[in-house]
Amino acid sequence: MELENILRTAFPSLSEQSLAMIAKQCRLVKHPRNGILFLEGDTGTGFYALSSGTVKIYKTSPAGQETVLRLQGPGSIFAEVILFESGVYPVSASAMTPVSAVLIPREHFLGLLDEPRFRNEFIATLMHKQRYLTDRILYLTSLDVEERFFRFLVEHYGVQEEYSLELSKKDIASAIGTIPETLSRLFERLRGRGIISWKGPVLAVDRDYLEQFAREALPEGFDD
Amino acid sequence: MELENILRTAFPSLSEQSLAMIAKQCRLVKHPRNGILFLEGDTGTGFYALSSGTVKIYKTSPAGQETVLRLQGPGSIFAEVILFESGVYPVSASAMTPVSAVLIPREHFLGLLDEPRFRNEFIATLMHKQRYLTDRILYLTSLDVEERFFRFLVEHYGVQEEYSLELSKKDIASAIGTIPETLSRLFERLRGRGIISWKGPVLAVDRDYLEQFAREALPEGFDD
DNA sequence: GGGAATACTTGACTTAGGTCAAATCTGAAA
DNA sequence: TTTCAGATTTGACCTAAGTCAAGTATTCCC
Repeated sequence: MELENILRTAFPSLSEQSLAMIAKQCRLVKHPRNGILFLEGDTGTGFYALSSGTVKIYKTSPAGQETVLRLQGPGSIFAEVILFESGVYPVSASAMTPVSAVLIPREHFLGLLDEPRFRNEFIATLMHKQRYLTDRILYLTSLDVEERFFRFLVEHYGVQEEYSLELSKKDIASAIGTIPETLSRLFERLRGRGIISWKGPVLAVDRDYLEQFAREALPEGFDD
Repeated sequence: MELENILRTAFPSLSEQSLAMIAKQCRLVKHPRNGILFLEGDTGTGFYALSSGTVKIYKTSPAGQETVLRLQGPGSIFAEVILFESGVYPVSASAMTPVSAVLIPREHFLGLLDEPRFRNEFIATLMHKQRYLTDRILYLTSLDVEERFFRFLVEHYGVQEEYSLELSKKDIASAIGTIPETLSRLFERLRGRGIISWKGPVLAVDRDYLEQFAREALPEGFDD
């Protein structure tokens, strides 16, 4: 069944037996664009494996400003911090596109860590995430908006000539840690320099220029 | 023996048996102030448990700017990412004070994760770190220098009337994500407002003013 | 289609905090 | 003590990017 396939993608090294067992306990959830999966401070009993769509993980500052921590793509898991911490989500998650995901209850999951292969895979995922976050800190604190934008393109879509951005410019702005006005002005400036151009909704980018940002980018399909 | 005690502090729930076993494989390392434990890109075969001193974990941007990710205090472990990733340190670590630490070789450690209690503790540490990093992102991107400074005080020393800062102002500046000039000007401004004053090397802070930053601070002894 | 709500753009303005350079200050080595 | 390097301060200046306020353009619903 579908649910089981989703879990298999998220946890490739989990045994079939455990997979079937845990699948019985899970629930498939769907959210429309802009739907809230959970908010920081909510009490939760499980975490998510994303099947389709893009989920924005973010935190809100005391002053109300929202900071995007990461975007989650299909095949990734998130909110797993809840497994070992207080049971309260420390971040918020909302759907940037229509989303379907599997909600995995906490109690039924912890036992799976007895499987060495699976356990290692799980820990490796955590480590990967930790590295992503440290990179994100550097990204947000020491790159300017232009560089953040191009790296965003490369990280999420790879190096191409043309991009069909399915996210609104507003969402892109927040994903790269800025505001729509600033992004709009950046586009205008880049267009003037002949680096980008719009063919309707499709963005064309000068490949040579883009390439310089492709160096240390993560492989496509933004994470796992 | 000393080495074993350090490990016991870092891994309270590890069995005595495993403790003795792993201790045999470890090595005690010492570094003077400003010594480099390892640099981003170095190949390594183990990770660290800090026994005394303060270690700065940081990354350097392509442009050469250094961003501090976290300060590690006694009892904490770091560079454990190397256990499950490429064997190359993804960050740099240097001693902000004289440091002594235990270097734990990778191969001899992974087996310990078979102990469920220990494994859970280890994963919980990873989760805690992940949360710390997400908080750090918010801290660096949405708080101003003043707020970052006071939160730094509370996070590292708790709420007090007086602080004997053992770090140089230069180091404090980099820990809160700014430069010495800016920190110096902040101090001057706060002194003018009567919020702080210097008694020689000791910093006195208006308690009421400080308290507003104490809300969501982590417990003292900056992490684990 | 008409209109309201969003998304996006544009302009004028502000500002926190960085850069650069020149003094000072201070502690530890000689 | 003298000295020099590093730490700290101070001043002048700059600038990326945010805020606020008006448009203009889309989209979507009735």
